[in-house]
Amino acid sequence: MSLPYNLNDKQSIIDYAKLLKGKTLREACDKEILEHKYSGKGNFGQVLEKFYFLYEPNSVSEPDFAIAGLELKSTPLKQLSNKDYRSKERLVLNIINYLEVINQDFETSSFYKKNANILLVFYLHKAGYDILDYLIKLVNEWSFPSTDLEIIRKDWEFIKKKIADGKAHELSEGDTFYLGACTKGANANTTRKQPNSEIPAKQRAFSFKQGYVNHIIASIANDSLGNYGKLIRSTEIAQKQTIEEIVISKFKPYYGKTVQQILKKTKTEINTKAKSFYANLTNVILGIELDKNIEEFEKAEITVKTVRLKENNLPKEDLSFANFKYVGIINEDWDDSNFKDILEHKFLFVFYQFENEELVLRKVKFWNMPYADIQEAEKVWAKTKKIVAKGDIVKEIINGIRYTNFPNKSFNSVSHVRPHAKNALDTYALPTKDKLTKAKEYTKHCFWLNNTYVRDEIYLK
DNA sequence: GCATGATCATGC
DNA sequence: GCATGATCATGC
Repeated sequence: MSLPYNLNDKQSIIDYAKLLKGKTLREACDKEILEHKYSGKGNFGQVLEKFYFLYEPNSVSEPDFAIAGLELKSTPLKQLSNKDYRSKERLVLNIINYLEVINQDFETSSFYKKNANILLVFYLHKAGYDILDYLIKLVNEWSFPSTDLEIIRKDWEFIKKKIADGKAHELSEGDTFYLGACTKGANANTTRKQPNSEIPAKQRAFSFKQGYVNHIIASIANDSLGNYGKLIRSTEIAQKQTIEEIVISKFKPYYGKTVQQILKKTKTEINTKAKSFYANLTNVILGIELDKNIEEFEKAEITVKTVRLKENNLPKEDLSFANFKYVGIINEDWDDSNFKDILEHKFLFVFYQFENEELVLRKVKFWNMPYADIQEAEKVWAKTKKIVAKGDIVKEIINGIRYTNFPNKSFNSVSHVRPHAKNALDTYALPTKDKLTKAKEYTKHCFWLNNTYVRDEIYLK
């Protein structure tokens, strides 16, 4: 059977793909073929390959259209309340073959060969809809912008080195900036052999972080995501320095300086009372205009946390994260949990310290949580889930104050659970009535990082 | 001075 | 109204 496009001609493949725009798979595929061959099984990508491009999905390390050197990828979009499109998830690329990757160079690696030129098909995901009825919104080819390629090359090298060091089982998405090593498999127990350790490692794939995919979407759609400032202004800079080195070199001149001195030295006047003061000060030091987001941070999904240390090095407060929903947490597994997702991000810590009532900039540090500590945090999450599921939240009430069974600081060295709410009446629904109080809802709580952990494992290390 | 529960402030 | 960062209050 002849194909509706020319396998030898990249442009003909792209032109054929672009006919998908504004259509669903049901509309775009041949009706007869769909009716006779589509069993209702398979994901969007498989149906797209089989019933639109008319070839059988494969798992070879060559690009899907080998002669044209084009890899086909489809991935879902979500729509924000302001109607803008964003990526619904990370973009999963090829599986990492732990045994082979350690012998490869980036330029000739299976990763680079397969993904150097990608034909992207973005469709709008709608809960409850058949995959055949998702509307295809964007179609275009894409290849690495030269500046991004430098970051991605370093990410790839980092992942390769960790595997070569026998630490494939400790890989985390927070290890890297744009290119992550995300888990991929039928379930969390899908593992494979790694070269320099007997420990089975979770199967992982190279992937673009969700924040990075959003920028791909914007570049394809010719849309702007908003107002961005860049840390890296040229490919030459990206070749010479990492994001980490650039950020640290900008902060370093201000180490040991008070907030007032920094403001004076940078000749900026910003409202020191504003909630966004520290975020603004970070922008000032990095040379980014105040109303702009930092492009590289957004692509890498870096979470910036400002910590104020007391004179004895202990952070003044524990570090809070977003509240969790009681109904949500009991339906999660650790591997798809919100808390794990947060902890696997890369963080930029900005440390200030009180010196005679004044805050002095101490240092900045890029950090992501080591594997062993993520396992510790899992214990806190697991205990919390169990307590909520059993309706076992309140332990006792003394003088009207409710003491809970949630994991406290002495339970775990990494994290604890505490209220995080407007007041006691600011609540989320409970999946099970609380046994002691009979309450159907409870004050909002969140996971916190212990201030002692922040001091010992992040600031002092 | 710390641990834990409770709450505030700001910006969108 | 909510998310997020920040802070307070009390008892040991």
